Formats: sequence, structure tokens, C-alpha cells
Amino acid sequence: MSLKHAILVLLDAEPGSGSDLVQRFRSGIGHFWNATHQQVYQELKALLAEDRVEFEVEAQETRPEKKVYRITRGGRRELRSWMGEPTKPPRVRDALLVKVFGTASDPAVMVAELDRRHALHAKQLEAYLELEQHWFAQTEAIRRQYRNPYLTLRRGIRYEREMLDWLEETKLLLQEDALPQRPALAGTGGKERKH
Amino acid sequence: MSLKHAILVLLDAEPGSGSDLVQRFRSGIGHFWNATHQQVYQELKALLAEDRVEFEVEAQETRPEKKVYRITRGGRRELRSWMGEPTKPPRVRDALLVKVFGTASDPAVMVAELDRRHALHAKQLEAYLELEQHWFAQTEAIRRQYRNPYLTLRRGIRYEREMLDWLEETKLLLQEDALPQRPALAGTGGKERKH
DNA sequence: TCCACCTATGCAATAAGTTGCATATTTGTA
DNA sequence: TACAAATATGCAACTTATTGCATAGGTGGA
Repeated sequence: MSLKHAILVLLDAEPGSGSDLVQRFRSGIGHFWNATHQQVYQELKALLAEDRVEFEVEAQETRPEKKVYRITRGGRRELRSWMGEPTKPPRVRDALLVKVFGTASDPAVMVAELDRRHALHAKQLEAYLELEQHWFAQTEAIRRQYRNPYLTLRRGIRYEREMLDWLEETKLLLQEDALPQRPALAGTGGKERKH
Repeated sequence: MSLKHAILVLLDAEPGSGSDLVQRFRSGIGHFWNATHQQVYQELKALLAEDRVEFEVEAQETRPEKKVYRITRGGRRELRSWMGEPTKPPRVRDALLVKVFGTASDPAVMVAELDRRHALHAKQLEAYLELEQHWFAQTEAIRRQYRNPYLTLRRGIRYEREMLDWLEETKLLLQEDALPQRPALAGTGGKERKH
């Protein structure tokens, strides 16, 4: 049950409304956790009932009212105790891989799907890289303040690059109906990896 | 609802029992989808009710009886129609990233957790690399037969390497309380990536 | 003015996934 | 012989996530 803690972590960094949180999940740091607006509102409600968060209504000139949530003392306590618990590697669940696994002799449909996904991941990477540029453009003090978020962004960038590489490689192999060749540095446990 | 289709894809490749499927998920191709045994048995039950699979009981000398499931005609039809649908990029949900995002000034606990995860991912990578070696050791005919599973394995290998790189980098930065430097090739959209 | 769209909030129903427990067989170990 | 461990199956309760719908105010364009 980490959506709860993801929200607490975000509110601990800066108070915000439900839709603020949704936007934070979608942009940049979205890579570190991900949720729909329904889930966020449900979880905020639950957190409110447990006294982990509180809110104030804030009127806006050009938009509907917001409920600006902030973390409470109890929320911080909860967060601290959760931070000490070990994490599990997330389960991998990508329908695209299921399809590649099961794709038949005719690769046309699959190649189209790989292209579609390539475009999506390329777009996501662009967004992450823009955020990275933005971070680098800040003063050292600001960069230090946002160092942890940047570290998670860095993971997002790596992840999308890795995905794009795999998509490109896989597309080529499926199109040419070719067998993959032994990669130059594979099989040694990764000690010689480039960093 | 892709666990259903992941199971159908596996059974389409080769019939098997519930615990066979769990083992396939855990080893190698486990990277392409992931489920606990409870989920697998529940889903097999549902698939049976929908006539997507059928089974025969198989006695074994040294172990309890198995129900060996195979995909039906209707199951293959279902699978074909599902293969044509577009996929969504999976949601990212890693509690470790939430913790890195929210970690406070004292990095000791976090560094220990990074080490713990590093060991887990290194072990998984080793397992994948062994499977890769096994694939390369086969005849060309066999390699061709298992090309698609190998392509998903390749994604697993890439994923774990990427994870390890990030873990190492992040550990160093947290330990030294240092600010990350601009990576040499970052910021251009990934066209110059190494493959 | 009407319509589409965006922000902002939320409810209700359903689907999917997790946790805890339970059973039976066999193999290996103390 | 007793006990732990692995295979093999499964139920029930609970939590989490998704899907579909709904409301309301403001923005911008045809």
C-alpha cells in the first residue's frame, strides 16, 4: 500500500490539492509512482480519516475551488516508520511483452504496435529530458533542494532509453525474421557495464 | 486484464499445470509477466469456466497429481483478437523510488536499502544471463523456435542492468551527499544512444 | 450562443491483486 | 519416527486499482 506513502511524500515536500498531485504524478516525478485522479482522491479521503493529512479550501480566480492538503504530525510519523521498511522489486507486467512472446510468424501487426509504443516512450523521454535541462539550469542551492526528485527523474530517463533501445532492436529482428546475435559484453554479470 | 492473456500465451506455447505456469513466471520469461500461485489458480478456474482452457489429470510417480491445462479453440480465438489491441505503457510503481524521493539528510538507512535491492537485482540478472547462455548454446532450429521468449528475456536483462547502474550511481551520490553532474550524452533526445 | 475542452472534485460498481490459511504427497534430514 | 521442505492444489477475506459516470465553473473558438 504505497500510493498512500507516495502521496504523503509529495505532501511532505509541498502541500497541494488532489489535482496538483495528479499533475505531479504525470509530469517528471511521475516516473516514481503513478495513479489516476480517482485513486488519488480516494486515498486523500482515507488519509484524512486517519488524520495523516488536513486541508484548507482555497478559492481561485479563474478556476474552481481547491482543497489544499498538507501532511500532519501523524502523517510524518507514519512516513518515518514506513521509510525504514524494506521494499520489494516491483512486479513486471507489460502486455507488450506478452504479445512479443506470443506473436506468430506474420510480424506486421506487432511491428506497428512496437512503433506505436516507441512514439509514446520517445515522447515521455523528451518530457523527462526537458525537466532535466530545467534542473541543470537552476542555481546550486535549488539543485541541492531538488536533488532527490532529480535522482528519481534520472531513473525515468534511463528506463525510457532502455525501453527505446529494446523496441528498436526487437523491431529490426522481427522485421527481418532474424535471430539475435550474441551481444559483445553479455554473460559476465554486468561488471563491465558502461555507466 | 492481461494475466488471463499471459496464461493463454504460455499455454498456447506449451500445455502445463498451475504450478508449471508459476515456475515459468518465476524463471526467465518471468520478466514478461508476473503472478503469484493464488492468482494463477484463480485465473485458470475463470478461464475454464469460459471454455478458454481444458485440462487432464496427470499422475506423477514422485509428486502429487497435476492438472495439465491446454488452450482450447475458443482460447486461441480470444488470444488472436486480443493480440490486435493496442497496449498501454505499464504504470511505474516502485516504492524504492518513493523513498529516494523522500529520503532525509541522513542517508545511512537509504544506502543500506539500495544495497539490499542491488543484491536482489544482481541475482536476478545472473539468472537471466544464465538463461541467455543456455539459449545461445542451442542449435539454430531451437534458437529460432524460442526466439520470441528470448526477446522478452533480453528486455529483462536490459532492465536489470539499467536498474543496477542507477542503484550504483544513486548510492554514490547519496553517500557523498554530492550533486549529480550533467551526463555527457544527455539532453539530445537519445538519438546518439549506444545500442 | 453553443460546443468542446480544461480544471477540479467526487461516487459507485466492478475487476484485479494480495494475504492468510488449508490440505495432501513425497523426499530428505535429524 | 518425527519434522522440515518442496510440489501441487485451492478457498476466503481483504485491499487496491480500474472503469464509468457525474457535477460545476471557466476558457476559447466557430
